[in-house]
Amino acid sequence: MIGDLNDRSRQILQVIIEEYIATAEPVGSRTITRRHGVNLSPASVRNVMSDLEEMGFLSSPHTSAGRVPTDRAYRFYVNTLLQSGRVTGEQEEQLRRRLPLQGSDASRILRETSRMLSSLSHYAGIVLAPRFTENVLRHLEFVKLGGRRLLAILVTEHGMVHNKLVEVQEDFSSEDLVRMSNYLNSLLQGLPMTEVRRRLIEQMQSDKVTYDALLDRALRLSKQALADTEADLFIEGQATFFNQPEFADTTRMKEIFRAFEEKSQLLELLDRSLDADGVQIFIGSEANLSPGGMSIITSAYRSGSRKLGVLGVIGPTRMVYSSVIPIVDYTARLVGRLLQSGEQRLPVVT
Amino acid sequence: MIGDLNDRSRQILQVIIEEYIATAEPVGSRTITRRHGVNLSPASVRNVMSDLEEMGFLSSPHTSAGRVPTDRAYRFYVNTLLQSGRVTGEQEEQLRRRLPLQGSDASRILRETSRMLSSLSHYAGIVLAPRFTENVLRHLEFVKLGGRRLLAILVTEHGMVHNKLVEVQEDFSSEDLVRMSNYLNSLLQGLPMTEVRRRLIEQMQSDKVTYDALLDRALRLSKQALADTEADLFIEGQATFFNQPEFADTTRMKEIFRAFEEKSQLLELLDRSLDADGVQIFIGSEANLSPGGMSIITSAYRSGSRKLGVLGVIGPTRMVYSSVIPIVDYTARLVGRLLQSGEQRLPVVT
DNA sequence: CTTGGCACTCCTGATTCCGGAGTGCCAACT
DNA sequence: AGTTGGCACTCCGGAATCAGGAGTGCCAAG
Repeated sequence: MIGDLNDRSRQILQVIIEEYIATAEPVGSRTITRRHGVNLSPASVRNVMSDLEEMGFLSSPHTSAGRVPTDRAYRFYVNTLLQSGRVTGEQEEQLRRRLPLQGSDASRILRETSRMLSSLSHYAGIVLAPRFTENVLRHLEFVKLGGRRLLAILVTEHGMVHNKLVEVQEDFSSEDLVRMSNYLNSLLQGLPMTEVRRRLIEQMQSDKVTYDALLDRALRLSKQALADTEADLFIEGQATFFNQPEFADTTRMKEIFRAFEEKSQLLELLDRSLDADGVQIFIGSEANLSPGGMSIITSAYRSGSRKLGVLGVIGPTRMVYSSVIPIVDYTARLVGRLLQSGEQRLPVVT
Repeated sequence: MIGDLNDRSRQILQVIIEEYIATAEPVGSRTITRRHGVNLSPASVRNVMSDLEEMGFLSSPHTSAGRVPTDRAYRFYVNTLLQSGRVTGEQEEQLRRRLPLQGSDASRILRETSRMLSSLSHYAGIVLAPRFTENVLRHLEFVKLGGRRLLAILVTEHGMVHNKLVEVQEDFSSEDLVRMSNYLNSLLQGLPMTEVRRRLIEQMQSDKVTYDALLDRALRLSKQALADTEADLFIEGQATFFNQPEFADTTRMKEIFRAFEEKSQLLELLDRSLDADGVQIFIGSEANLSPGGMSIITSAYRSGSRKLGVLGVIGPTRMVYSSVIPIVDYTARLVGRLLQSGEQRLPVVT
């Protein structure tokens, strides 16, 4: 049913969508005929538009306004009308230049990625940090702070660092802590987090531990330190929404920013698209976000075959899909490569 | 010159300010007379208001509107009219309940603090994390990631964790890393960061190191890992600005959010107020922020006598100073105590 | 099937108008 | 001398009105 549009209808639909994307104003039959490549009279165009509206691709804000594409139209557009392009040389160059690894921590890279996504797309950039639980443990250590407080530090494969404060009753000596660290690392290093948890519990019931109070303590503390952490979500460039005329109205704006501060809906959506391959596109109502009228383009970034996290761009439904899609795609690949253990070659310091 | 207001003028000024804070609308002579405690005719009030305008405490948007307090009026208000109150029991209870230390990392506490400041004040909360360079080093360690990459982890006294990725050419064994860590920690532990840097350089020229390539390498890597980090600034509750009628206009809103994303001006201001004692109040133009019309109330939080960072609230000039000041004050003290090494007593885990 | 013509709709921006709130000033009052 | 009621005046803001423009739908002719 969707495929049964003849060439002319497709062409006109495409023109309407692109025109609306460019101007944010309902487009009328006259505007279309003025466009190079369409040699029809306004009246003919009107007939086609009427059909398109019938089919649910267009809607008119009111009787005597032009037509506006529906979510369905955008969907058709990205599915069949749009041939996906490549990032420009300039975009590529910017990304390569401004996503430095050397001397930064992982979360800074991700925040910078979010900024880049925003500045290249002119919408807001979002990056979901690698899921802690999906990662492989590289290092676990307890550091004594003042008083009776320990800081548990966990490092995952890709350089994400998590830490937790733990209050303890007994005093640990430095030697105790070293011994605990050695024990735990030999036990857990290289395991995925889910496995780590299993191993901990298993080990707590083993004989070895029942005879060594310190090791038992170590296991209990580790278990505590593993308690799940907030998912890190970086959103940058929210202010770009102020440039979109469809969000000029204050109350909508307010809703959007509330949603961004809330984050939960976004997290859910991103989580879902972590499982998918390639670039995911959620158009308008498909995204199912509270303020509506927004589209999200995401892609998981991965190290080898393991999916790490999700990044993307969020903007108005009336988004320049043709340029955003390649940006998201390329950035996801690049970030994946950057985080991938020991593949990239970066300038070495002396 | 400022003190020479008679009682009646003061009273009327106070009423105007509080009325304007409550309603965001220019207040006229009639409104004032209706207020309990003012037994004057509108005409008399008008005379006083005229004087106050003359003195620069009031201004009128246009001829036939009421009067609006100037920055100077707010300044007078907070300096002499306002007797600073206490936080309410409820506010206190919320803070104590929702600023948990157990099982969180330090930056999460700070983000939560920012949220609390916002939710209690109904404006935006800001928290500047402890300056890395002002802190005492507790622990320094290198963790091997995949490939030729090391992760340097620094822990400061108050549980702030910083990490840096370092690309290296040579392969370090686990033993190498342990040896490096031991050496560095024995050398640097407990020193303030500024001192750490000095000691590193000093040590690099000592004999001991010239005969041990590994230690030399350790020092060089540490120096790199110390390269300054972005200051962490948490801002929460930006959406509260949408509730302020004076920011209803989209372009102002846009400027504000740009400024928040930019952060640099804010950082500068907060940095300045790190050196001051007690609660600092920057009213309107005093804050010298780009969008103008905003006030900032800050207080440094400290552990013992050492200042750690700054926190506060940012909102419209027309802010409910009487409630925000105690909130900021109390929160700063509480956070200081929470971060202070080994003082607080928290529920202990098993 | 396409197209020009035409009547009709409806938004938008400009203009006008009016009521309300407030001021400033003055003269009268205490 | 300070206070107050009265009064003319200003100015904002919302409601109402109006005209123009852009667009549509439909029809009849090409």
